[in-house]
Amino acid sequence: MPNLDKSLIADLPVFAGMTPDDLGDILKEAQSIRYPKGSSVFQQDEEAHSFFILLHGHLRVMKVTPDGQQVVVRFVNAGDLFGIAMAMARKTYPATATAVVDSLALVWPSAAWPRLVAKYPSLAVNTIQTVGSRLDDAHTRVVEISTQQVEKRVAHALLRLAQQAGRKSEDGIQIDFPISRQDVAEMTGTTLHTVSRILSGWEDQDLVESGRQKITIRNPHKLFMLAERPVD
Amino acid sequence: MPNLDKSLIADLPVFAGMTPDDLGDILKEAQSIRYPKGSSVFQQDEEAHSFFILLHGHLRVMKVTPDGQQVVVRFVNAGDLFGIAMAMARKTYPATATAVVDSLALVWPSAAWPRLVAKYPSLAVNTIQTVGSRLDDAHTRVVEISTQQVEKRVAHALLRLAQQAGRKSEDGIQIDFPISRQDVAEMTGTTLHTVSRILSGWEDQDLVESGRQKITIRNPHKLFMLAERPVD
DNA sequence: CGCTCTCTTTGCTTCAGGTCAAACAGTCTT
DNA sequence: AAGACTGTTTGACCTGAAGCAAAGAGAGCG
Repeated sequence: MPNLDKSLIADLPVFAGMTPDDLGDILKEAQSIRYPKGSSVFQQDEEAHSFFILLHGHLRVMKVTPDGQQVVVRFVNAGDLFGIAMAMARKTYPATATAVVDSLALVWPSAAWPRLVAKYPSLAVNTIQTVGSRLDDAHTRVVEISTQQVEKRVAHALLRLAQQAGRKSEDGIQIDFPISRQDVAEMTGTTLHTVSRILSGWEDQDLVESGRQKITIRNPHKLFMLAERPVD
Repeated sequence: MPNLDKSLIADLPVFAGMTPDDLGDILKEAQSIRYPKGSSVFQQDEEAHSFFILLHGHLRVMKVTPDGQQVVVRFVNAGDLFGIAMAMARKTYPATATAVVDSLALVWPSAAWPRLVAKYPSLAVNTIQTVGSRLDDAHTRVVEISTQQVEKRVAHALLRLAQQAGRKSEDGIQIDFPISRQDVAEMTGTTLHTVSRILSGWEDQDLVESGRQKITIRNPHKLFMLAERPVD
């Protein structure tokens, strides 16, 4: 296998402040792996053998409850560090990651982590920030689910998706990976039926345009107002 | 002020693997501050001037939404590291921390953090674990709120409180700080009325005993079964 | 091309839990 | 010990969203 190109990861926040030599050294321990659409990168409760950086594509991370209900924890986008369970002293992955489109990731064996962190302490410092911002997201989500009603939660979820994985098209911002009503429901703690009704309503108001596994926000500003406006 | 005693913090997970000398060095930069019951340690959106370790007492950490609704993020117990906003590269605290009983904390200026982390890299590594386990908690909470109904959520919340801050008394485990129905409601995404009704119900079954700002779990095992049993 | 699968829409019904309202009971104050 | 708070309980009512059911509609496949 040819050496991986440093430019792949040079601009990522996790590697902020590293020299090209450092990056080369870190990359030496990684391999890149393709994950075809639908395939799983790791499974909940599986031994945390590796950690990853997504180079290309999108993953859905979800948790399954003992009684089989699913909750989408987040979507992983290009550039994101993920599967760092062992950095948090976990033996297993707390969730399942599945490719929603053909994806490509850099993969390090978990065993490399302590070694890399010892050699490059800024890696740990940057990782605290990554994990911290995820903690923030999770808290925001708790606050939202606890205090807002479904329509506003769905609006927020869509706006967030648009920001993280939106692709501008001529008539709005489209989520650039296939996403179902069920997915949105699992992100917002509701049911696909309710999401479908809400999207239908928005479609009538020309707020969004949506079809099979596809959502385009036609009027982000109006959607934002809807998401933020007080219940009055 | 006399030097702070190393034994105060020697056993805390954040300082795992440090020598007594290291601890002394780290403590040099801290002061200890008393927070009387009801006083606030820091406020949401306030500049993150300090970070803390709680030596004694209990704090309630909560977020307030723009429209004034409150959500309890967590309770801080003795030994916990908290207020580490700046380690996550935040300029301000994301929530408000208030003493629910007279409390005592070690306080470092935020500016000390980069210095300490540079000198003691294991601090960063341990902090990842701390933040990681909080991320886990937050995700667990998202999953619970999204999938379980109120009674089970309240049961889980009480069991968690009992584990973190339970004091064994002759007839059960008592939460060892004053906690109101409103608090429990804000932990579980419901209303104080609903919590009151649920606790009344449990009282009738001798599952708990509760009064003004006080909750004792008389039958933890039965409560656990209630929390875990499928809806059938 | 037509069959099958999976995703989506929509109507109808139900109900958990929120809202509103009022009374009640510890605790603290003076 | 009377009054004022603050937290708790309970009843009556209402509604947002879940559950159930069934029909539609793209997309992929043989």
